[in-house]
Amino acid sequence: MAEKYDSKTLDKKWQQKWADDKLYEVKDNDPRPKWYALTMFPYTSGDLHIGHWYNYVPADVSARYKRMRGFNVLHPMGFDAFGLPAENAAIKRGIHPNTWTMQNIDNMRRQLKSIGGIYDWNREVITCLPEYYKWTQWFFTKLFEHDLAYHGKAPVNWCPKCQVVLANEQVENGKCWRCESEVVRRDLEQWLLRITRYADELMVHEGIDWPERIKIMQRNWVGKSYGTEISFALDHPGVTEKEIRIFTTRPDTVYGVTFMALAPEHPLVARLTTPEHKAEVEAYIARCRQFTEIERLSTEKEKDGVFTGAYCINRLNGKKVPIWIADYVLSSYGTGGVMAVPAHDERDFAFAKKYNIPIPVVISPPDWDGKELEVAYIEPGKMVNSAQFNGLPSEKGIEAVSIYLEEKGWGKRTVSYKIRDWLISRQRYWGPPIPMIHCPKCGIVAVPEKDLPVMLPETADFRPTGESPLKYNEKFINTTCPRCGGPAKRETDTLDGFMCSCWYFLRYCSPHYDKAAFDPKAVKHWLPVDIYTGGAEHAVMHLLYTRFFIKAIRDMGLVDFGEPFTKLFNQGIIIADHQKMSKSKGNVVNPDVYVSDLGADTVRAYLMFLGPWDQGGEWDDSGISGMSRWLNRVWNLALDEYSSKGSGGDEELVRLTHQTIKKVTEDVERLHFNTMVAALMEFSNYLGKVKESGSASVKEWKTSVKALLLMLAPTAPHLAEEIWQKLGYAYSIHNQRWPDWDESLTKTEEITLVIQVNGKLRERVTVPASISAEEAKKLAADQDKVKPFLEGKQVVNIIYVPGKLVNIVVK
RNA sequence: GCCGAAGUGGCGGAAUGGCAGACGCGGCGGUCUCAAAAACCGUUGAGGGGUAACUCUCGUGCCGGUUCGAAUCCGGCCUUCGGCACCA
Repeated sequence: MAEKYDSKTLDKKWQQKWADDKLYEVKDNDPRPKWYALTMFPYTSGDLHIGHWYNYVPADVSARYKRMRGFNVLHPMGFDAFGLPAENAAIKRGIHPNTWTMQNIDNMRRQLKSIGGIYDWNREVITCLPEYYKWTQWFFTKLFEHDLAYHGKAPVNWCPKCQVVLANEQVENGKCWRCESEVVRRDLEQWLLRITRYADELMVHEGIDWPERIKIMQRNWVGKSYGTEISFALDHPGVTEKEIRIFTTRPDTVYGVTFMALAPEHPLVARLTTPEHKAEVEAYIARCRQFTEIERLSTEKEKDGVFTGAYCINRLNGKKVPIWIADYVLSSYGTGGVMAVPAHDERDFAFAKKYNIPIPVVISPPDWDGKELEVAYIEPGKMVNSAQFNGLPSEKGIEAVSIYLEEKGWGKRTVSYKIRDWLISRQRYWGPPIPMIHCPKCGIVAVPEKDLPVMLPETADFRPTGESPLKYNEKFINTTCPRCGGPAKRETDTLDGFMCSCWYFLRYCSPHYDKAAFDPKAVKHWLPVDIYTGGAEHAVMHLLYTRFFIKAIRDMGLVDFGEPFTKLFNQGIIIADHQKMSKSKGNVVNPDVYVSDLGADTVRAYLMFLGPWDQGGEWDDSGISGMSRWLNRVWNLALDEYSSKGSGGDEELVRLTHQTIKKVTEDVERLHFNTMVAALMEFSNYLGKVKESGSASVKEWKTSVKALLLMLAPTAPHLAEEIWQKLGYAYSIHNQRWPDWDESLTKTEEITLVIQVNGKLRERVTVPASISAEEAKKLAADQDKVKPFLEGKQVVNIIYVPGKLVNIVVK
């Protein structure tokens, strides 16, 4: 009997040796083809739960497999280290965000090392270190230089008592979570990135292999719609503008307009409102401000609004159209105003009903009786009450009306997008300071590269209001203008953490390079990323931001590709108690316990065996002992003395070995790890039987065990390495080639032919693989178990699927 | 409301037009043991018939369709999960 399998000592022993030997060190100048396997780096929340392992283990297995297939694999790891939780910890517990974050990193790095991954820790990237955020800031100045970053007004949640911006989560029932003052919507000066400039390109996912649903989510988020901008004539005392322009996708309904609806924030509102409506309008606007954006946009909320007292003219029919303001109109979409056609739009319909505004039909439903509509009719139909367009199908009318408007100069076809510019400034401490200087003479000036990074001051006075301590740090604020040398003030906002994660995968390529954000040679070598794995929750945040960022720096000539991630794979989520794991819910499952109990390999294999990787599921450890048992069996199987009693079983053993190599290779290529592990189990079960009977020669036995170990190496790296060494093979198993299979050896000379009658299984016979169709059909009808089902029936057809089955169809 | 994914034994799941339930957990029976645990071996979808080897019927959320043949393809519905949600 071989020595017992002891996972604990093996984990430590090999992790130490691999580190000492720099086994997983990645070099750029390596003749092998490159493979960049990226996995989303963790946020430094404190500790990794089992869900993180579910993300990282299969990614590591896949990367290890590629390594064994002869690729020079870059599979790096780092930490997304800037963000709000660090600052909240500071406010709550008086611990400095930097201390909190770096402690968390130490713990998480320890955990990550216990997985036994192939991370090259020399390439670790931490976004909150000055050597990293220097370049995050540098990128920001580049974006500013290229007019992709700008300072402008954006609506935010504002607490007037605390004098602070609140995140949506910090607003409870319209009140500040700290002081319970009424929260107000306010337009504040913010920094934004012009992601909208890339809207069209972001909708296209050409040449990249991404999950369909992520592509759909991104396209919906960008939300491109084709429509027409229509000018309504305006003649209002004291207003210089002679028109109101609106965007519509339904110009065919323009003859049914019975009111205009402007967003409360629309710039014309104040000037259009007549004196007798002023009080009402102002009260309404004030009330709107009390809603958060989320509440205001809720479909639950009843649509309401007020009349301004002003009118404009529908140029197509000369009708006078009352101008209302309504909070269902968004100031940030289209032109901030809509032409309301209540008969053919659900929202306008509800509004018109409430305020008794007429609802004339201009698109006739198929069997319309001329009566008033009960609900808005939004489907296509025939145009009616629309002057020269009457009788035209509405789909055609869209174009016809648009062309007419263009001819008259009353409108033009255009496109509109749902996506907004990316609000990137945060009134917070724990982020990269936005490297901008406000000079009273020169205006906004970027901090030049030589003065970067703009260091985050260490001493910080954290206020219970959640305000950025930077705002009150005189030493930080006061500076000189890089252009005129005069006194100036620093920007005190910091950058959104998502800006840091836009380029971390570039930094991995040359993490210690100090002349630029990255060494262009290294990035040219490694990028784009061959496979990116991570959660789908980033579909319209990180993944969209990053695509924008890369396209932007491509256009600056910094990189020569526009899509950073060639293939994207979203793993599923491990849940506990039917919900996502999170500290606040207290349902996090700590992997450390399992690792110290059962060893990393068991936990690795178990996570992969749970089910399809993209599916995730409820965490349940009831089966993990089975995985432990299996690895034990493999240990004994490989290390116990094998005594052969002949070579009669060689043929079958060789065949099963090659079949398994084929199956396992195909599964790992497709990231089907659960069936890959199952195939390895089946194979080892079979080897157990061979060992029992001694039916194969020692030579074939050894070859098969070797193949099993090589295929097991990515999944159970410690166990495989130990057995490999004990069997006397050369260190390290992880530098070996993945086994190949010979297709001809996977085939059998005899096959099992399935015989069906009317599609129902009736018999199985073993026949030579070379059997002809005629023979097979004849044989099938001759079977004793088949005959009774043919008796008294007429055979109408016989289907033969070569190598598989015969189906006799009877009547 | 709209978009997307998924529904298979007691449980996780396998099979994506051809033997439903691979592999594992759990259960049951056994070996070992004074006994138990561990380990190992056998068995395990439901229902029926047979002393038995065995054998038949039903069965992949529900209803219908296509096909020689459907878990798999098509249409309709139900349920669960994820995303978006007044975008004119």
